[in-house]
Amino acid sequence: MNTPNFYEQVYRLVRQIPYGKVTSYGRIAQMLGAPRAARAVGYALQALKDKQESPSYREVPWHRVINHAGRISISNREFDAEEQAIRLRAEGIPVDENLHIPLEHYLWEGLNFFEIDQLLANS
DNA sequence: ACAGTGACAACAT
DNA sequence: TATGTTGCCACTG
Repeated sequence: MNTPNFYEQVYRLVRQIPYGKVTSYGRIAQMLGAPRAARAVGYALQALKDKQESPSYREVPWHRVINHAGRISISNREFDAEEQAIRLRAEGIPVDENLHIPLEHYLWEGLNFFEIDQLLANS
């Protein structure tokens, strides 16, 4: 699916992840109708760093997005990975020394099709 | 217009 | 299991 505002859609959806829950890049992509755009989702979140001046972007809980294996996926950027771990722990989510989160307890169920449509309706 | 880039994911050794 | 490889896709200069 080739949507014009893919990043914005990612941000909208990520904002729906409840406090204390996490989901994966792939699941975000799938919910947006682009099941193979997981990398693009990660890219979208990285792009948030350049938009921190804007409050609406600062509200995006990017730290609640991890990879499909249940791990923080910023391994080569130690500083950012640590910040993500700190933010997750602050929400009561356990992150072990290998940056792993037990998905069976903290995975967000996600939105259904109707909810997605509604969320993306008013652009 | 197009080749390069990543905070992914699935598959293959 | 643990790495390595390959496909992917939106965005960028």
